[in-house]
Amino acid sequence: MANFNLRKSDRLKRRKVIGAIFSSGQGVRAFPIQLIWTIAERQGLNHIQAGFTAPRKKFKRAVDRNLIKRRMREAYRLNQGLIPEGIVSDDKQIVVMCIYMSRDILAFDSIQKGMIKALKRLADKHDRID
RNA sequence: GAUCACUUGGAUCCUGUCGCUCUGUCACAAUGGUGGCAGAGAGGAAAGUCCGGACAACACAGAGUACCGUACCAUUUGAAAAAGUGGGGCCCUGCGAAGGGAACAGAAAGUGUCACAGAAAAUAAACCGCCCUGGUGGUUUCCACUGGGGUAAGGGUGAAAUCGUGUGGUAAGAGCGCACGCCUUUUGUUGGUAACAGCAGAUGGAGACAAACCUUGCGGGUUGAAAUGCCAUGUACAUCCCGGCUUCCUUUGCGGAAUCGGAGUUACUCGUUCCUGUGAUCAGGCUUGCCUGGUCCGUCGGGAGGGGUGGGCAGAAUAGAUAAAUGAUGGGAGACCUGAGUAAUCAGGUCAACAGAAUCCGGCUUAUGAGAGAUGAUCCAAU
RNA sequence: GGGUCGUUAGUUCAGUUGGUUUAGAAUGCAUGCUUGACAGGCAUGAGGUCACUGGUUCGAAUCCAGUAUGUCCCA
Repeated sequence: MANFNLRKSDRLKRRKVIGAIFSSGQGVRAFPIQLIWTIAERQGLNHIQAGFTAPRKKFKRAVDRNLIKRRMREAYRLNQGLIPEGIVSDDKQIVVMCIYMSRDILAFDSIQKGMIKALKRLADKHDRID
């Protein structure tokens, strides 16, 4: 049974790790989502930590950014089982930052479609690298 | 009745499933986790940060200056800012009744500015004109030119021209005098709690601008949760530069004093408070135990450039985090829209706009959909 | 969270303190001359709601208030 929880410890919070992702991470794109990911020392129990962001340059209102982040988080929560647990060793974890690329506020369905596509590509690419 | 503008109030409710943040509790685990149960979980503006507080840190005998803010009266609410009600004067519209407006101390303390035009723009002033008068010429009761003087009635300029009308007066004129009126200051008096208004007397006739400087009254200690306190981690009590280490008394005790020096008083001054004020060595001087100068050490104050950390807790809240919690998807009620229908009703759709707490309160300002109410404008219909 | 400063031609800036005079400079743009042609040079010209709204004033880019938007600073 897939895990549908998305708790505080499963979310990306440490400023240093986020900085490392943006400086040395690899990218996967599937409109309207762009994933940037890298491998780091394990912080929580889960094998993957994710963060969500919407650029301020495209959405000036805090309300709009919050809504987009909530919808992306919901899409990730329902589909996080696409990244299997044994993909990394026990002392490592995958850290992912989800960036919203579109200029419009899209409905939940299209965001979820993009999220599924992006997560599949991420798992696929990681297999090949290993 | 429709549309538009403006304004008031208004900001949907119940519930299922999968999830989120926090709190309490129980069980399993064992520093952190998992699960069950119960409870709480965004706004009228949470926004702008324009005000006022709470709270915190630093400072604090006191006085003055500067700086900043503020400015009709009464009353109610309030901790204060501010808001409400009523009133006064001012400005605008209107014949008036009345309606509307604002940021309402002082231009008669002083300084400054007032382009262009105009003679003159502020201790007034003589361009045309008016009047008196000297001279010259002519076609000689008059006219022309020219010199001196008087004059602010009239003209024209301007945003604005130094009280208005009448009358006396005069060569012509003039608040120069007088009458009425307007206004300033001031005294008395009447009404009013007061701002203020009326009346009487005296005094005078003064341009505008204080959202120019400024003056007067009143108020303000400074800085703000990135404040502040604690724990942990880490590093270099290192380096360089500038300045100070005075005088007097003395019972000789590293004692006392100062109008010397330094620090604080967080913009400045006075005042007040507090603090420090050595030793070694070399050279010179003489009054022979003191003075002057240099170097080194020490100490006090100020600064420069480096090195390191950049985690957590409190501040912090019966909403409450720190890349920051409310989302997704159903059902029902209610409201509205569209279509069908004479109607009951049926089908479909939407639940919007502005917008997301970050220490907390009270105001102000700005943004704002549907439906409802008030006011105004236009159009249509009827009378 | 708190504070400071700005907004003027396509661009970068003067002018604002201390109100009235033509809103000016550089660069860019257009046209012409110069060249066989280009670059460069020379000459001429166009281009401005002085961010927006309201107020004070005879008069506002300038003073005052509000709004919008941007820059910088503070641990």
